[in-house]
Amino acid sequence: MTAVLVIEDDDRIRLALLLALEDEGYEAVGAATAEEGLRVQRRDPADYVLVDLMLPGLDGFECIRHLRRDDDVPVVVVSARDDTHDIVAALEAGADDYIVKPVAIKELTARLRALRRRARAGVTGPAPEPVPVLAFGELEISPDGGEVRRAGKPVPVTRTEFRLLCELAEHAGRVLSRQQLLQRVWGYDSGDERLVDVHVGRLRQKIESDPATPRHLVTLRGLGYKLQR
Amino acid sequence: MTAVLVIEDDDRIRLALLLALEDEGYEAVGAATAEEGLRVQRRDPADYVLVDLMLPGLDGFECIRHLRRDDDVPVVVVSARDDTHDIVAALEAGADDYIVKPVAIKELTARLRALRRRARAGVTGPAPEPVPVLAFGELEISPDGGEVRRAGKPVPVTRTEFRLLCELAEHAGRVLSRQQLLQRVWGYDSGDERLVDVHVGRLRQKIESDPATPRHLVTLRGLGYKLQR
DNA sequence: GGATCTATGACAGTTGCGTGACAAATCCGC
DNA sequence: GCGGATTTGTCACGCAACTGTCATAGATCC
Repeated sequence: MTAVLVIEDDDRIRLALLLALEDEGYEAVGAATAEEGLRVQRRDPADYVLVDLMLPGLDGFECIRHLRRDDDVPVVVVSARDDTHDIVAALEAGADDYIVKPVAIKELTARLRALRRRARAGVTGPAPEPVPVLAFGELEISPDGGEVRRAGKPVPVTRTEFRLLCELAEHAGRVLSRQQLLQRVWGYDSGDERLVDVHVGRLRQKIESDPATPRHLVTLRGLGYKLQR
Repeated sequence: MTAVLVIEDDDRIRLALLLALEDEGYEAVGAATAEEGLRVQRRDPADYVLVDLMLPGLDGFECIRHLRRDDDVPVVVVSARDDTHDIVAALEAGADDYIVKPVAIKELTARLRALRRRARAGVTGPAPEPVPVLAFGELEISPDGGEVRRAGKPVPVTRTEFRLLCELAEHAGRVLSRQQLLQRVWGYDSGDERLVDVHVGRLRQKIESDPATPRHLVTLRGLGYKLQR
């Protein structure tokens, strides 16, 4: 598994990044200060380091120089400051990329992948690209991998079921009306809403341990369906 | 001297970039279309390529794919569009970095330098390229060596089969649609998807111990194919 | 208890996929 | 060049799986 170290003092941002990265299939570790981050990286090196510029104590630039001194790990700066001077200074200090907050997680992972292609001929060879997984209790959905697992076991779902499930998973916790699902999964602007029922039913047979009393894929009478943890 | 090729259709912007790069000590060459840029790069390869996304004729994404196909030159996208989708698409197509216009020349050169640190052999001369071997159970694929082995024994695969297998291996665990495979293996933008089926079938005959129930090269009905461990 | 909404089983039409056959294109040793 | 072997792309067929519709039964609300 590909590991990412996130050095960021703002708890909320750090947590958000960690969760998002884990959803994308990375193993993510956090550190609130440069000192802590360097210690973590020395003890248990990650494959990538994300670092904020404004940190208490040792700042981001210094942190990058230290990382560079004893390691060749790719470093991406994640900063709120969109300023040429900072960008140039960070890159000169040894960073490989610079992203301005707020971060689009898709962009971040795309940049990590681009970096991986360019990563120096490592001793370990190229790490395989992680496959993002969305988890709902014992249920795992990997939109990119095209598969669904329950308690680790693959569940055979059809294409429509899969699309339906992904759509629900993408909006986890929110209700989606039958109309919305028809629109997004089938591309129908109008149509028989019973169609959705039927497919939801079939899906429940496969992913719920007791289809009669669904725990994840629940009905909101009069509103639609939602997927929850 | 370090040479940079700038592919940009807007004369003013291209000229400004060329002049600025020359001021910074680069040797800069311009091209107004993707086609011209590709021709120039083939005849007289630059060390870096800057490319705009919106180009007449062949667009930036296609241009990047072509560059990637026959070269390993670092590519930086310079675009007016600051949109996550574009950024992700460009990086996926093979770009190494993405800068939003208007460009600060200092940032651009800093990013080029950062890229040079990471650049593979080519700029600095031929480095001993490690031959990465991708393993899938008893299956071994060495993309550089052009070899496939099953349980240590070499398997004779044809060129197309090999490229297909590499493409799948590179995105191990992810579904690739027939369209994507046609695009990436054959370079077709459209075509008969059954072609993929046939080659997958032939490949299975060779690499699967029981081709009837594939364990690695699996079909995801309605989605495509994927290679797994 | 009636009205409304939802679940589910059955069924026929459709689609998707694997396969073998075949011709064109390409490779290769001579 | 040349002829045979290999590789490649196209096609048609048949099976298996999937999809959408409908009717009916059940659940929930008021």
